[in-house]
Amino acid sequence: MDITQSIENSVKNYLQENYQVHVDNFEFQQTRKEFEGDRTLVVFPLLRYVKTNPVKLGEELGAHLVEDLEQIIAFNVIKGFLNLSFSDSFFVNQLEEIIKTSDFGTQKKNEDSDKIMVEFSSPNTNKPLHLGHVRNNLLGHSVSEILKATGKEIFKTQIINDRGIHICKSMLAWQKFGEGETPQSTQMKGDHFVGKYYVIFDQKYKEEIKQLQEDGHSEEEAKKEAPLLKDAQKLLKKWEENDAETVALWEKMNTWVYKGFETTYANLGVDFDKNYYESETYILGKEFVLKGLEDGIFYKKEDGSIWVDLSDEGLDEKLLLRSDGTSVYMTQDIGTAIQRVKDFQINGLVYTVGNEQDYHFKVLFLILKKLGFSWAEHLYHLSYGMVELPDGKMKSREGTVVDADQLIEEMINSAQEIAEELGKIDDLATNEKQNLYNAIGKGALKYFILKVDPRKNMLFDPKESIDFQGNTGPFIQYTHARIQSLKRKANLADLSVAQYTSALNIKEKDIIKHLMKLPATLTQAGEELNPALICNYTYDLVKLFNSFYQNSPIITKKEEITQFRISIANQVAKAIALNLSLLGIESPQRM
RNA sequence: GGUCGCAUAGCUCAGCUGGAUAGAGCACCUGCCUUCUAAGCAGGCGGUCCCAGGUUCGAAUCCUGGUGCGAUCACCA
Repeated sequence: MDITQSIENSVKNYLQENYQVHVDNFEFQQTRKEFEGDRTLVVFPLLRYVKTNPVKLGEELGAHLVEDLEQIIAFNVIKGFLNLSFSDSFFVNQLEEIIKTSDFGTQKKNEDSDKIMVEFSSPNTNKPLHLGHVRNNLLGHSVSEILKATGKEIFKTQIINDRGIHICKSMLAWQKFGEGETPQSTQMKGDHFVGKYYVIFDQKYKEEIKQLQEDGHSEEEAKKEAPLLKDAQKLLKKWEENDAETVALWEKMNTWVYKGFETTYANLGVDFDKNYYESETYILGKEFVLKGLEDGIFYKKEDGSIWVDLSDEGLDEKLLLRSDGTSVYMTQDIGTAIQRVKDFQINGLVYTVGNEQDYHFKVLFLILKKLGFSWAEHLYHLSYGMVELPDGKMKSREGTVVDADQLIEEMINSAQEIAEELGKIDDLATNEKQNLYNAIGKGALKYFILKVDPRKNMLFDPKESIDFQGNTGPFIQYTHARIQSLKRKANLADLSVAQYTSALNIKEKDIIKHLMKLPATLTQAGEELNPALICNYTYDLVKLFNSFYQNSPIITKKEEITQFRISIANQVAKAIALNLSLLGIESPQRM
């Protein structure tokens, strides 16, 4: 039985017998490091049931627990806090338990596992991915891995926003100004190539607006009447009419972009089980809206448009179908959700989408509930904050974006520079070195982004490059590599032995205590869809281990001690490797 | 203007459902490579937890009001 549970039962019985009170809720916390002890029972809340002085009650309970439970060997009371100390054998037993448990901390999936779809990335096909997408992708991927580790079956998906006026802008600009050049002829990555024409469109469009304004039109008029915009709208119309030439051009340019995305995804280490394309899904949803209208859930305005009234829920009215009968964003999201449940028999769906769409998803989920879908209870919007630059938000059209490919490359280069300076891996083959620079550079980037609470906005300053020291990915990777080196040096036959007869030192206990918290941490990270919890946990673990490492020799002349310490080190390394893998980060053997 | 979110050290961030003297990293300053990898360790400096009330044994945490910043409120997606 869990030790906290044992303590709780023991205290419960004691209070029942001696005070005739029944208490169900006890408050425990880990003992702060300033005080002696391993776990603390907060006595204050008990005073409601037992009218006495907190110190007196603490002393009483402490004495009782030492008597009653063999794992507890000492106690002290400070104010209303009862600090309990556990025996060495308790910790050794815990460590043995951890060693015996394969894939400690994780849960296996079975037939009853929830099937959950995680949507993330969902790019537009008119420009390359930037830092905002990087946060999205890393979160989506990491949350998927965390959910898998908590026993869920996961389907990863993205919806590719491949249709609309923005694509037509790139198409048009390429037609008019491209002179037939291609990604091949210019040696450009396809997404960057198409993105270039999106920018060209915007420049030329602005020139036209300026010209029109000089000719006496108002700004508003100029924006609407610019020939380029009109042409782009015409192109969209042709696309919608399935005009062969337009569709062929659209397909050609999208193919270029997809090729570019593939490279970036591979570079980030993310992948998808299925892609949905908006060009296919934008027609979905209409039938359900009409059905909802029949059932009286929605209503029709005089002009024929269909709306839902959410004022009872404190929200507004929302358009679901235009007066001309065509769909809006909400319509297709309704349809797409239903489609996905049908495609994969899922009973949960996580949307990794920025917090600017909080309102949209609140409305979407409400509508699906109103339509009576039972699975609508299990829709989650993983609403993450924006990545801000020192001078504000990123804007693609204004060129104030941090390009994903470029950023990754810079990180790898920095990793290389640092590694070469340190010179610890000079003996490795060139491709091994390159793999390491890759792992470390990306480790730094991924950890940097994932360690902050997803819900919060975060700041990225391109001038101050991402650190490789302190609370960083490389710091954690380094500790892992160092433990691997220890294992090689110690060269023990069996790492699963953890008997110990000497007294444990405080750092050993701290590490075991922390390892014991791994399963709960993963569970919580899964429930909250929050990879930052994994980062924090791992960082704390690594700090504890490093302190141990620097202050006590691991490999000693006494075989028993070496065996025990290497076993601890090995479990730490396993926990690091597991957690980093949940973050999409590699754990190098050397560095 | 309505709604939602955020505000903690010079900077970037932790701080779980209220608990002990509010923690890390970076930056700055000391010390530690002749025993296991110094991308490390040990320590120092640094706080009006935005402001004002309230709830109670106890508030950075919960409630109310205010201030500041951000997002959102399209027959765009």
